[in-house]
Amino acid sequence: MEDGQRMYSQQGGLTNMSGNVLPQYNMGQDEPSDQRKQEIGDILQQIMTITDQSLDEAQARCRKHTLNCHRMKPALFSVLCEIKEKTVLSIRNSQEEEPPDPQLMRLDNMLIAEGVAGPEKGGGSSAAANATAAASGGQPDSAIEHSDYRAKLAQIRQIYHTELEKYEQDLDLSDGSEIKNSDYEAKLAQIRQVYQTEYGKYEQACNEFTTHVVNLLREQSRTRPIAPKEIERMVTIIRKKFAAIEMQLKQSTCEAVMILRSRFLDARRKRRNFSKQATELLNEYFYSHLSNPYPSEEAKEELARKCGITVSQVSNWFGNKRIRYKKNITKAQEEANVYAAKSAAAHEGQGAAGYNVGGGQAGMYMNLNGGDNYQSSDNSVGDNVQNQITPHSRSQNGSPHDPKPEDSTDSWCAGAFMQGLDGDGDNYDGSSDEPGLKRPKI
DNA sequence: AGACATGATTATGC
DNA sequence: GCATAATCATGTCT
Repeated sequence: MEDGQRMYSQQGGLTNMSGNVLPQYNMGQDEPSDQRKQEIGDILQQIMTITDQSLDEAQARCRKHTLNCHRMKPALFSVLCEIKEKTVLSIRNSQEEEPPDPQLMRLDNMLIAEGVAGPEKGGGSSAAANATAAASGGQPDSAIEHSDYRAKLAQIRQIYHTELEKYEQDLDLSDGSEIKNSDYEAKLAQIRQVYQTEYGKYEQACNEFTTHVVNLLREQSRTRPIAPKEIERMVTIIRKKFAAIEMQLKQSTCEAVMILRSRFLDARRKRRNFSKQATELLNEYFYSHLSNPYPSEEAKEELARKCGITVSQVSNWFGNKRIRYKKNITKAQEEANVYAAKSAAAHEGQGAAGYNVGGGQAGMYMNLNGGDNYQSSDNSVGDNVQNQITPHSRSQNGSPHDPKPEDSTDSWCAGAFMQGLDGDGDNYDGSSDEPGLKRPKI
């Protein structure tokens, strides 16, 4: 570096990096001998070249030590600081605090709303903080070169990107044709898990890197005019750089959640009719238990298994069936008779083995809306019509919800009375306390 | 295309 | 938490 040589040779003044003369700082006021000039020149030479030297070698340390102990060092150092103070001021002033990125805020809000980045993420961040503290505590004096920073940053990026790929593969919702409730929750939990792991890694990497830089700058500030404010500035610059990665992570997570949500919503919006066989089974159960068409949890499970649908679908089905049966009872009764006939045919000669309708014969007798008798036009099943009122209530079997036990003559369907007696009593056991399948509110 | 059927969701009550 | 009633949204039939 020849600039260093030239600096002191011009009329005893100093030049700054741009070569301007700074005449005020004349160090050698008393007898500026050639030897003294030479000494100053050596020091400046060392100062000017020190940043090009390796900092973490023992040799460099030794040199630094020599330099620091030099009697002229403090004076020269203060000069450097003063020059820097003047030249850097404008830069510093331009570094205003920026408001938080609105997009990042949006992403944060969404992640919190989806429960992915809950407020209780303390585990991850504190772990990261601990790790950082450990890392920085372990090697407080370590200083790595500029190229090392780049290498490390590149490495962090690399790790991040490979992790991101893994993450996206794991969360691949490709075949998403049919997502069940449990799948949705599992996937969401998975997203949360991955996000928090990644965020922890990110925080750790960021903190570690920042600590390294701060340590290095502190170390260098002993020989270079680096003000604490500049270190702060550097930290914010690093944070900004890392913020891009943070944004990417959050964005990917949000996308994953959105995809999951839309897939799930599609899946549940899409109504697929149950198979004919399933409907048949459900109807059989319904009409055979017409006196009390409230299957127990066990019965629902059984039906769900047989029909290849979920328990909540069975519940939906029965809910719909009951209400629609009541609404259109005439038609429903015809249907009932059809099923009763089927039952009769299927269990011919076996008495009431199959259905819980009275007598094993097609015995659905209903009183419509307080007296309108329905008599099936189908003789094969409707020849036993009576206006029999059968007080069969679910209160007898302890079912938790007894819909309408208004009086002893009532049934589940006010006004529609049937004779369907529970012959074998297998339909209500009252042990239906299992928590129902709840789908997530979306 | 429109009507009807049907599974799912929502609001409300107990 | 379940049942009901109303309603939505889609499937299916004509």
